[in-house]
Amino acid sequence: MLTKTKREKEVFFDYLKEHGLNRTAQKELVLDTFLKTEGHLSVEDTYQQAKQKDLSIGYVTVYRTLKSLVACGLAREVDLGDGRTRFEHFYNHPHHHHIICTTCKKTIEFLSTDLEQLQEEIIRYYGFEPLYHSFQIYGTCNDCQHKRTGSVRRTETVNDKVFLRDALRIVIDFENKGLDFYRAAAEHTKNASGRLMFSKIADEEKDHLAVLKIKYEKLLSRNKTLAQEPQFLHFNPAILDEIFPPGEAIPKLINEDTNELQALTIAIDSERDSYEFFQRYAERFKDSKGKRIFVSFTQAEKQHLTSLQREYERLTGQRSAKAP
Amino acid sequence: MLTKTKREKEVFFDYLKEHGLNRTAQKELVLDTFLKTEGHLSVEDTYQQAKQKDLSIGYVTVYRTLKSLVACGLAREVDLGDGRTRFEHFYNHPHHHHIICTTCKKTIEFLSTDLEQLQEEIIRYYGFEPLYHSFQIYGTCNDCQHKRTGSVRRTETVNDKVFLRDALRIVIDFENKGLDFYRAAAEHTKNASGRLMFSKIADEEKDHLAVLKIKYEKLLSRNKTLAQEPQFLHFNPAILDEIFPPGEAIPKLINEDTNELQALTIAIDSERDSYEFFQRYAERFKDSKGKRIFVSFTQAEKQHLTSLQREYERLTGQRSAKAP
DNA sequence: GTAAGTGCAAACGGTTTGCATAAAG
DNA sequence: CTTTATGCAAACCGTTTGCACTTAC
Repeated sequence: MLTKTKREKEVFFDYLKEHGLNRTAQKELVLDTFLKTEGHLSVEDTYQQAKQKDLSIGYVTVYRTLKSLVACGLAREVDLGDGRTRFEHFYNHPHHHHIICTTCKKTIEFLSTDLEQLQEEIIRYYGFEPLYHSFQIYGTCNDCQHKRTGSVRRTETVNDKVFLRDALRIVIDFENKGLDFYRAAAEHTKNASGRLMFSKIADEEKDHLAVLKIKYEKLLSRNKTLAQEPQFLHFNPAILDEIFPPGEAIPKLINEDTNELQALTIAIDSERDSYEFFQRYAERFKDSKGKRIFVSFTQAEKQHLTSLQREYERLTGQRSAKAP
Repeated sequence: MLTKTKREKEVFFDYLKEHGLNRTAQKELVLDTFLKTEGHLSVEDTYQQAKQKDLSIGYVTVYRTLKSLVACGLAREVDLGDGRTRFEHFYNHPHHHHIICTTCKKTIEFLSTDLEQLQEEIIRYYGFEPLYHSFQIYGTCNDCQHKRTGSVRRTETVNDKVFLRDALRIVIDFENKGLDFYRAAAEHTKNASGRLMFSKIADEEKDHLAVLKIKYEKLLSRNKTLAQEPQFLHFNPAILDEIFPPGEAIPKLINEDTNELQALTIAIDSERDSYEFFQRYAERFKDSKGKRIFVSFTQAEKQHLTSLQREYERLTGQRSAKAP
């Protein structure tokens, strides 16, 4: 925990130094209180928590320190519609929106890159220079709809584990879809060399998938509550069918003559699309640990793409600039 | 104006009667003040305006009456981030979101059905029963970016004219795209009867388009400022290419043998898709004058579709249940 | 020692309520 | 003549500031 919040503390203390502000015990206490709580803290919340460690601390000090946390980029003010300003982690935390249960006040954080892109298109249409946007959905959560009052889940801000889990899920979705596609393609390919190429790529996909699944299972088993955490990252699954055509579309792509080079070209196209999807997806995140996770997956996709392109060059015997 | 606000007044007075509340001069004054202003009124704004007609009216009365307007469904409270609650028209006004210029406080209202759909998908994913959602984008408007302080445009809530204009624009976009498609299809069709069918449909499309364009021009010429009003309705233009394949895709659809029946089938498919798009689009609106406008366009599309289907039945000489 | 911080109390600003009086039905 | 509305003042509540005293550097 200490190492995790170390950089945040540095950010704050650097900010103080740069602005000629003093480092005091009260400020450190508020900072610690904020850092150790992964939720949406109001001034009152923070004050109550801080008072348990220092009876003499004042409400105003908490208030002013929280404002400094915003100023130095560690925190972000968020309006959840209950009339009080709440402070949530901002530093290294991905941008997101909130779904708020009006009954039990539980909040779910989520990020949809499609939503982000859409709002960006709209604002660009009007010639606005966007500063920030806020999107809240109010409704009744599943538990409250069924009057299950028992499950009082703490509403936490999303953490890196959830981000990693969701990133893995997305990548696994892609690899699964890819595997299905290459297998089906192999089956439909009459040409022996083409069929071999498809099944070779399917095997690579299977290996990669196995590695990812182990990673995923390890992550879940190390974090017992992680499986229950709501999904944070969203994407439009229609993209999967665009990149890896579903079974019924395969006969249109593949015919008697699909040879190894053509199979490779088809695979390179799909892998390039996947890679570009991940790259675009990652672009939408502010710099954060989550982004770095995602970028690392992007790198893996890139490597696979590159190795297929090498294979293509090897087969055509030329380092052609026209390599697909 | 009187006739326009008549129904709104009825709504309010009915609400009063139903709840055993008295009809007073003050309430009527606040109602009139609200109805005649097509903007985002704060309690203070409304109070100041009302006081010009009745010096003795109290702030609290205004406050309480505005709350009643919300209760009876005429108004909606909206938070534009400046710390005060604003009231905007809700009755017969389409649901929308706000883009707010943080410099000049100008607001632009917009509606994107793609955005609505996306948010609905996300909330359904989490098992939430949505109540309402708020989406604000804060930024710097075009004028303020270029320091053009001169244009102090009143920020009005969107009105039926804008809605009608945007609905017309969308329909015209569709008809234009359709016309292009049928013309290109006619050109590419070698079979004489198929070619004739495509150009017949293109002519129908052209006629319809001409009617719409006249409607559009008339609307703009009757409302001099309408052309400058920002666009309210948005849709993803990619759908156009899906419904009416662009030029380069036409050779895949049409070959030497495309006869009149096949041409008709292709047209019926496209027209059905258009009709369904409009229907889905209209579904996203709350009941409003705008919705009725849109539904009337939908009806026109439906009629065109039906007439094509009749033609199909006539040609095949059967009222087949399998008619496409 | 000087600049900044703290904690109290008090102010602020938008919202809401209590209450005596006025008006509606 | 009962019920509801009005308008004033005052309370509320989260936020913010003024100020005398304290602490950091």
